[in-house]
Amino acid sequence: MTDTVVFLLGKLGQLATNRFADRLAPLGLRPRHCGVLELLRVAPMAQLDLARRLDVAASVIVDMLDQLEAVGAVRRTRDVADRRRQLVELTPEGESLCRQAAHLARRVDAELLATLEPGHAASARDVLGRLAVAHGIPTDAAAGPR
Amino acid sequence: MTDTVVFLLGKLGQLATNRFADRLAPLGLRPRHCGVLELLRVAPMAQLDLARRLDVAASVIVDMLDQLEAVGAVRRTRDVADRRRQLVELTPEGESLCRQAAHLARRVDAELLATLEPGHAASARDVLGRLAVAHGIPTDAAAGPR
DNA sequence: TATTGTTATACTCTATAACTATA
DNA sequence: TATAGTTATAGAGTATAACAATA
Repeated sequence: MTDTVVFLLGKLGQLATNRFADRLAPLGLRPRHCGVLELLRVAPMAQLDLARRLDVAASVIVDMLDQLEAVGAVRRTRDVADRRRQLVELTPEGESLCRQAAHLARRVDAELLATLEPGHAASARDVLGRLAVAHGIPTDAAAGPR
Repeated sequence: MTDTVVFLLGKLGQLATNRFADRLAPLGLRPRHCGVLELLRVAPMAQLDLARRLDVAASVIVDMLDQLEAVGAVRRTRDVADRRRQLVELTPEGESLCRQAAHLARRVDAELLATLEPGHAASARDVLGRLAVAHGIPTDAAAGPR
């Protein structure tokens, strides 16, 4: 049973996420913040729009934005047209943190794939991308232009 | 950044584990119990040996065994030679639950890979197995004879 | 003293419901 | 009444330290 795809994905996902979390910690970021930063890098967005795009609960967005605001990565501004809404935008500091996080992610990738032959590493990227698409996980490629 | 291996492994691992957890729930099991059951299927073992083999804290083992005892899957018996130790063994009910869990795991595997072409599905199994070995995740193959 | 198992504590992540203020 | 955001609460997972019994 421990050689099934579901079991291996679970273990490897946990291992990869823990390692990424360790690298992000000095930046004051956590892995789940990265999806938020990347969406906001394209355009400012209301909180519930973020929640829908990331498929998480509204209360989780509030918490994450509190943390991102604390490190100066985002700014919330009341929408003058509809005063219920907060428009969330990336600060210059947030842009910088997003770039640094992306760099760290690529470094962790290299480590995770380090012992694989180049062909197997390429195969890993390919098949994980296919699985993500198959299960509706939004990726950069699916999100549109950079 | 959301198209990195570390990010995709994290998301897919979470998705796979959640789906597996839903399927296991009617059995009174959780995904993390499966590693315990599979080790005990080979031979009874003391609790700290389980902890070392599974690389989890001793207190986590206590908690998991409490849950597995509650569903009748395992039995703890005091070691007469060293009365500090508890020998943990699988009950016939535990054997049955282990087989049912393995069946469910293979079903979830089939679903996860359903939309992939056979070649890509085989590639997924291959590359996840290689990554597991590379990072010291114990699998059936590494654990010895069945 | 060291080891086995247990309990207590705490922190993260996730999910839900109740609440406010605006519309 | 419906929506945007917030707060409170609870559950699972994980990690550490303190503790009792035994060696």
